[in-house]
Amino acid sequence: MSIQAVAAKAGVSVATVSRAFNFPDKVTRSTRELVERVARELDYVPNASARTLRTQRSRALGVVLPTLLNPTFAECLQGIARAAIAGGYAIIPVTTGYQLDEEERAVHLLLAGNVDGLILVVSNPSTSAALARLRGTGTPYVLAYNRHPEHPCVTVDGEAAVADAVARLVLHGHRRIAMVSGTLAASDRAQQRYRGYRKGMADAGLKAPPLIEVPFVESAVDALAGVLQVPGRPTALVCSNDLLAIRSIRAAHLGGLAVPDDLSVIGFDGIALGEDLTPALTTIAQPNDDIGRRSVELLIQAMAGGTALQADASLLLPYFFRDGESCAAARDNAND
Amino acid sequence: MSIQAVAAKAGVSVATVSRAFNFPDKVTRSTRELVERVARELDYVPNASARTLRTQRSRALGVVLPTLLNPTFAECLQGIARAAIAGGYAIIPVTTGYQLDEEERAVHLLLAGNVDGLILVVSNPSTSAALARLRGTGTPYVLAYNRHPEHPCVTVDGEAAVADAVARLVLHGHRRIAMVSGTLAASDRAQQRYRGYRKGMADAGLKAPPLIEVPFVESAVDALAGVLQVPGRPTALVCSNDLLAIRSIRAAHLGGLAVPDDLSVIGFDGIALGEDLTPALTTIAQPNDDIGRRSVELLIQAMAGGTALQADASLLLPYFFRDGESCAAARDNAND
DNA sequence: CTGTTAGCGCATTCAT
DNA sequence: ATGAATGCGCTAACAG
Repeated sequence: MSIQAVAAKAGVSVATVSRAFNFPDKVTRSTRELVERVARELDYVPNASARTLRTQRSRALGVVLPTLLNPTFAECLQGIARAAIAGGYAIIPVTTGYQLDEEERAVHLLLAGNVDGLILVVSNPSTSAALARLRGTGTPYVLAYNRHPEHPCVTVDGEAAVADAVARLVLHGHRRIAMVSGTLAASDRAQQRYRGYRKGMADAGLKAPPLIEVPFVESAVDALAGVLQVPGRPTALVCSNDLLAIRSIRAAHLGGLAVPDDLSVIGFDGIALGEDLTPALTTIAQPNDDIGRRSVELLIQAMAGGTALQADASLLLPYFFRDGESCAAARDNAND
Repeated sequence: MSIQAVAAKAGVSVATVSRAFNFPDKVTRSTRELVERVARELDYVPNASARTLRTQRSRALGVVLPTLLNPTFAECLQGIARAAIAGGYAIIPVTTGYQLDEEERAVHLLLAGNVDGLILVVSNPSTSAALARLRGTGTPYVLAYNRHPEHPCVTVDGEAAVADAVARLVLHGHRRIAMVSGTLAASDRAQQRYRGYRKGMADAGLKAPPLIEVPFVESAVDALAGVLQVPGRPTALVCSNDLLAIRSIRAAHLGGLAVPDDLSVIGFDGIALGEDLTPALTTIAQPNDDIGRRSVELLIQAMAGGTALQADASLLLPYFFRDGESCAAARDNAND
């Protein structure tokens, strides 16, 4: 079903059909209605590939994400999708599973697909080969969640946020505060958050115990069990993301510790599900939806201006401390 | 960067470049290597739109899902993605937010995008206008999670599964078993599961209390609070999905009921997160990943054969009862 | 306001 | 084994 067929049946030229669709006011009202009617009768759908080939723009944005199994990114994608539709763009999401070679493959795929722009969450902007390649092509892009002085980024100040969280815990009487994180090397976010943790501890004049690094989420519960059993165990855990926080709570439970009575747990991300849990998750909430939305808006705006997005267009969005039930004041006798 | 440029720089014809990429053995070893080298130097990426236009196939599959905020569908999409890549296909996921007009829009968008096939989760196959339209086009498709005698579907027997779950609860001494569901009208899955609940109750000779229908997840906790406070309240809740189960547990907690001591809760879906919760969620686990994978395999196989997928190709995958901690035997004195 | 036509980048005949 | 030429469906000049 091509434009040709519609033109033939309507008794007009293909150019007229094209105009009727793309510039409705450049054709007579009657012609437009005729074309629309015929098109509907024929179930005509304009061919996106042909249009893209001809116009050299796809009106599609590529989105590169680590995974959709973490609700953080699912929520962000939701925001991206909404904003993209509003701006007349389709989106093509691709997940990388936190793997560098998948990042490259994703960028390659999307570039071949003629996307007009890219939104990506990379593991580390400084070392991402995919990002370097992308930059070379001149295709507009923006990073979400990442933070780097040489790239346009939309994120929150993760370092300040975690320092903040530590300060709150200290205010609640906690002294033995540990941090739980995924592999540091795998993500610049994790690194920032860890820096914030150390800063928060230093500011409070506390000695920071070693980072509890959990390489595989599957083993998180086991890994934590050990740490929570020793004498002088932490009374509070700052987790680098909400999924880790949820698993920390489980580990505590399995170890016979009640949350928050025996152990306070604070997460990072602000996934919606956290509010429905018992105990409701205390967390540093990022505006995941907004991070997506603003990324798209930045990108679309830049593409309209024809200018590639610069690093100084970066946005630092506010984060919020979401009070839940997984944190409480330290008990005086928390020396068990 | 087009095939022309590569041909020119390599001193061969465009046809040769094309062959070097698509039929490496139809070209001399030396020319192939030459072309590959030049292409790499020029950062040449074949243009997907042009290829699609020319070949009339995109090697892309459209995926229509209600939402990615429910991990069930995120997990399924993961399976779809893996299988699609393995089969040499890209995927284009689109979410509908459970809205019928969005279903239509999504199908329209994907058809315009020249997808070679579609995997969709619709609200109700019997009433879906999008599905009717799609069928008319002759584009191969398969439904996931839905179940309908006239369409190719990949899902589990939700009715039997819930009947099963009820039987287990009865075996544990429960008599006052209620079901919690989203809007029945909005999903054929919810309807099937509700049928299974009634069957299970009838088989046990029990009277089924009215369905606890929760139109908006946001109000689930409030809606449940009422039901759980009345005398003769249920001692067990069968929930139509895991997210509802999680909220039911929270509602119980807020109402002063302990799970599973005062109230047993069983979910449906088998989201991975359920295993990390405290109490770990007891649930009827669907093989979400497999539902996605098998859907893709069915589709690809049909497309290879050139035959449109028939309803009799439908797959009914096994479900599993995943034992957690949110269910326990009914207490004798559960009459509070 | 409408029609004619060229060409986007590629795969694929048909020659050689 | 390689090259020349055609057309996929569409939009954007240009002409009328």
